Amino acid sequence: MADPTGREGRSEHAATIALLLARLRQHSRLGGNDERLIGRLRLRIERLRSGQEVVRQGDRPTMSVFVVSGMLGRYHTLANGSRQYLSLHISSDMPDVQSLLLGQMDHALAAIGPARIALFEHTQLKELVGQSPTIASALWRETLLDAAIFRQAITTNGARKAGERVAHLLSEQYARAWQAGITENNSCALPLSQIQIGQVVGLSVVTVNRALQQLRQSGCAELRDGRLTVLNWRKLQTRALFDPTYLSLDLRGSGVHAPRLNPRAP
Amino acid sequence: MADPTGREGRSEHAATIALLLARLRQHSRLGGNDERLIGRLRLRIERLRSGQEVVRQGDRPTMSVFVVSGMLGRYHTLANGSRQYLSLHISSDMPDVQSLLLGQMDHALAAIGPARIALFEHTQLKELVGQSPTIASALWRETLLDAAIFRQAITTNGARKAGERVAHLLSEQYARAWQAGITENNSCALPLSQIQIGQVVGLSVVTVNRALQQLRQSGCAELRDGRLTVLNWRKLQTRALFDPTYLSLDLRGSGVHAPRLNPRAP
DNA sequence: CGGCACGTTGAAGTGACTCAATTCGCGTGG
DNA sequence: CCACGCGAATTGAGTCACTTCAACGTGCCG
Repeated sequence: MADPTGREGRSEHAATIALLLARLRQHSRLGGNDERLIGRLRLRIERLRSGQEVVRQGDRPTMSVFVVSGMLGRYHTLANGSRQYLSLHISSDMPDVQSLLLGQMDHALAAIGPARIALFEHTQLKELVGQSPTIASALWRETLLDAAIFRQAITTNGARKAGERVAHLLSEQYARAWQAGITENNSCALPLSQIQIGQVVGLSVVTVNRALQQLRQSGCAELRDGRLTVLNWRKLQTRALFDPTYLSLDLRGSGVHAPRLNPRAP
Repeated sequence: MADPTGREGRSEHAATIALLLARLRQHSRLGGNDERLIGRLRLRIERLRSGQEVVRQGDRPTMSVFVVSGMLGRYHTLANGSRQYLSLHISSDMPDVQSLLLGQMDHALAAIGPARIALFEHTQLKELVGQSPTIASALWRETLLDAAIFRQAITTNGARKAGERVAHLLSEQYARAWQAGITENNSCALPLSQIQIGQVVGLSVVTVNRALQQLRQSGCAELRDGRLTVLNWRKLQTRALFDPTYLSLDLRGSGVHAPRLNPRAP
């Protein structure tokens, strides 16, 4: 974990780059030169304590973040002080590529539980993007996947009821963790307090608590000690109205199934 | 309006390209060559009748859409048949640049009221993006602005109450119309039925109706015959908890003010 | 004229919120 | 070692905002 030797720094860099490459390769075909360029990126690893803000609402960041381990979240803070989480990010996510092209942050980014991140200079990334259209597209695609997740959140908060919202959150987090390769025996890390879950899906703690109990008692899923265990995927998915299409994932082997949908024309 | 001569087609093309260039120039600095490349784009103008779907959930589009006039909306259709609008688009928006890089559509795109759009082949746009990093960034930035609007929608549906939601929708639509240069005397087109407003902000028609009456009676804003009139910006903004930062607009002269926010650390 | 979509209004029902109290685990200071 | 404070989870109960149901007016169109 720690890095007393200084030699560890090298392998930490290598490991992070490998993680980044693996992520981009999941949706984009990188050429040998692209990989070389990415391999040469300078980065700074940073450890975050729980709750620590990386970027604040109103900031104009000069670096972009890559999540190495742990969980980060983005959120709005309203004029009345209330907080709304916009997205959750796990290992190999890039929570604010957008700051590369947008000026002022309209939201904050903070650690949820202890986390490790890598920081990349914007100047460097801009250069990279200018040199390789392939890499540019890959990063662009990252932001588009992000947007797809945002869209689901709009629907979750706007059209689903309490139980469905919580179930959908759990489904999505599990599916994404599965893709990131950090699930173990139908379980994954989910270091959210019930209060925070409420701030994600727009519910009060009390309602979240009851929804979780409901999911537990019906044998769908269980959340305990910051860890989510999925007991019955099919059931959970149904309750959540979860359709993983939007994640553009390869879910073969995950136990997740893509249901047929049933559109109408009102 | 109509194009009986065939010569009108030429100027329609020119006008559309001009609209597109003006839009991109609002946030990106294009070089002479960039503008030339864009000027050479082939496009197809299409008229849409109210409600007509341009892209369906599940499709794999081969073209991207640019809104010339009227309004389009994107929406999810849930397994239970209910509809949730994700975003609304007006003149000079590009509602699905994302389909350029993402495969399957997770949502549909349709006209809200009669509209005119321009269609651009993906192959063509991909070539363009490969030729000019500047244009690539400009389009990328478009999708990022889109995402910023999505984020606000998450917060609207998750953390605001009924009155605020409707007020926020009206605020945002007016501000965006102002930027697009299609406001007249504190009013702009907003061809949404109250049912649709409900599907945007996650409320029942009845509640929407009462929220609108409230806004009308308090002298904030008025929505009638598909047209929004803003009676008192400051008041409307306050009720909406509307902070226009996320639109990255130049709002000087619009009457919109950016309030200071008041963050905390719960 | 009849049908239909939309806006409006009243009233009843309920899901989620607020308020409040209890428990538990954990870290701190006496 | 234990009392204490604190954050988080849990539970019960009362309240309210929003939903659902239902009816009616209006304007538009075939």
